[in-house]
Amino acid sequence: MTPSRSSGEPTRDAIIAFLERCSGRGSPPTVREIGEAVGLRSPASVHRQLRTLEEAGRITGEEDGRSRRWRLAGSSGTRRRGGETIPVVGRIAAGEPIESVDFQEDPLRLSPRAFAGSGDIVALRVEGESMREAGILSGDFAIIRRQPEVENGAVAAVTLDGEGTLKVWRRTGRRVTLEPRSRGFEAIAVGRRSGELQVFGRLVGVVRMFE
Amino acid sequence: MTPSRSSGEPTRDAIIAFLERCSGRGSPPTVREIGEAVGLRSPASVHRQLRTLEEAGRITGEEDGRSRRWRLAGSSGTRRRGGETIPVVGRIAAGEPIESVDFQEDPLRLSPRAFAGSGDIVALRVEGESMREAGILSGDFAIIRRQPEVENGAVAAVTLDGEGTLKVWRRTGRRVTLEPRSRGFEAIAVGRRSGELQVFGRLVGVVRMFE
DNA sequence: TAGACACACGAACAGATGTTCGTTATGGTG
DNA sequence: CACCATAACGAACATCTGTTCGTGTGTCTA
Repeated sequence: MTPSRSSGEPTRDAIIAFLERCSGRGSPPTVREIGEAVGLRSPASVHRQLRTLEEAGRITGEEDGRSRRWRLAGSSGTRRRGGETIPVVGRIAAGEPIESVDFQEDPLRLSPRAFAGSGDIVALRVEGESMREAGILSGDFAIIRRQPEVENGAVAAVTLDGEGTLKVWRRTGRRVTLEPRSRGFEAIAVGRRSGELQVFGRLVGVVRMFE
Repeated sequence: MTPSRSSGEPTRDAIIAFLERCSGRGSPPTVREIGEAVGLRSPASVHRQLRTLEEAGRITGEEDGRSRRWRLAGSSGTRRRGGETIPVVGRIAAGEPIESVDFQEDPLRLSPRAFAGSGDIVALRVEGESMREAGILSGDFAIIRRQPEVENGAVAAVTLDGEGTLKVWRRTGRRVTLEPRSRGFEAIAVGRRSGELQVFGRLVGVVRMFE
């Protein structure tokens, strides 16, 4: 609820990253889609950052008022090498955060639309056996739709004290309970203090490849 | 002013041509932009032709009502060409054969090449909890490359006495052993008599989708 | 010739989308 | 502390955009 008042730089970086991911897709996102992807709830907030980014020359826009007008400054038109792909942006492993900038892995040659009608779809490489009970093995790819809030009962990818995991999101009133997908672990009740708990997105699929 | 009443075919071809021209640009055109390009003054006329083209499979659209949603079929949008989807040809369930002719399910919008370099890739819907130990849950899709023989140690989709399952294929000399992926079941040693054991293909992937 | 059909038009509607405005909260600075 | 800049919010607002409806006008066919 309480908006964070820090530098705003990370927000802008997230916008750039999202636009990068979108540049592989058919059309640029709307202002509200950007907001949903980076966790801004008001289109006004997004618009403000877009203006700032435009002044800095990092993005460009078509005519005023036109829909889906914002693009990365460098990318003219659509890149489409070998169809649509899902970027692998990090991994889920015990004791590690979810996303890392220097994480490098080939994107999955799967259409993001196969897993969700719309939204910002990314993949995370699963490492470790902590989610075996949920049918998620080490080496699998967790397909995540990035979003700041998760529906009740859905599986959320969260960063909890700097460690990324998948938990069932259960909200009762103001209290959030994270139920594990493995037996032998108990549920965790947490407040929504920033820094401690951060929602990364919602699990929309799992992909395993052999060989 | 007087609308021309000819076949309408040239109009549709013009729309296709315009969409082709647009596909290099950043975002698809609006309905009105299409109309201006091909000489239709009413968005209704354009919309009508777009519907026709969609039914003919020449173009595809995103969700209803979304802006700039129309694209050429086969361009970066939803790839619906035969090579870009995986057909769901049957299911794996206790007591049932694998493939059935009258089985009807939408094909997976995933590139077969994502799972295997080449070959005949199909999907089977998994039903039942018999393969939970292998991280395969009810409702998952087993991605299978059809082949009559399976490499040693790989997971094979086989029909055994009319029932389809996934087993680890182990051949020692002339004898074939099928190891189950679930605990509590013992390995089965079988001869290669036709009718009793039939190899369907090799498991190359697993896909799970939520919602 | 009458009717069915395809094609186009213009108007209107509903929802999506970009944009602006006023307000609140936080952190830094004199 | 008072003051200011930044960042975000929610609520409008105006326009863009997809969609539908009713109507008219040609072509084809029985």
